[in-house]
Amino acid sequence: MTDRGVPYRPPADVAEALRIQEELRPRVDLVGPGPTAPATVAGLDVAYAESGDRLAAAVTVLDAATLAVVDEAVVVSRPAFDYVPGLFAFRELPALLAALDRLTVRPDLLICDGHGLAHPRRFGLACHLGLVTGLPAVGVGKTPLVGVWDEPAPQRGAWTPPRDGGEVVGRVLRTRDGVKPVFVSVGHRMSLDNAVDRVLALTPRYRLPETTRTADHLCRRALAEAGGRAATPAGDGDPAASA
DNA sequence: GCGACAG
DNA sequence: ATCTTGTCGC
Repeated sequence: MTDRGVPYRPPADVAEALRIQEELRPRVDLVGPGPTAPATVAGLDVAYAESGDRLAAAVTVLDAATLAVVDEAVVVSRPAFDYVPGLFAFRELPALLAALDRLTVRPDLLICDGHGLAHPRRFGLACHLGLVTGLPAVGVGKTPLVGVWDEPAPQRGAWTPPRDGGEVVGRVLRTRDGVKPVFVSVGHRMSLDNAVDRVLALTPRYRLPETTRTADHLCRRALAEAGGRAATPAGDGDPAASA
């Protein structure tokens, strides 16, 4: 699932992580437009143990029409990098990629728990994940990272453009009437319009996409069941061994 | 210089 | 991310 894009390179330090982002940023496909009727859509999320030394990364694949889960995978591992705003992807990517490799179907679209272009260097988790998998990807953040915007109208579907350094980096989108908006941005091989349409199709009932919700449930469950035991054997090694 | 800062 | 008590609403 992860062998059709650019190879993932684990950074040794912050300086290298910044170099990798600057190097990969130009390779993001900003045109898309991406699938308007995907057969399957994947959600990715990570849960952490309170000690902070362990995490569970989950991927769930949903039938885009029925929103039923048709495949899923979860990996228990360790954070691969310290948490640094803007370098967040390096923390979770190795475990997420390991989970993706355990899927039996290759999804048509990735819905990431974090931002895509709405990032200081226009290369958030969704861009990185899209590039490494070669799959269309969308970022859906629950809280902002960059940008200024006006409050969207209270109705589902209402949106305003968040601007950072003069450019529009995504959309502040109301997915349900009267709830806090989410922050949608392009990850890879998707247009912003299509990204918003796909997110609205995935939010028939709750604020967050069903993909994110099912993945969230799965990784929390896996973390609880992992208890105090060892990390998931990850085929060719511990996904966190890179940090 | 100070504060803010995806998860 | 995770920890938290209560509260409002379906």
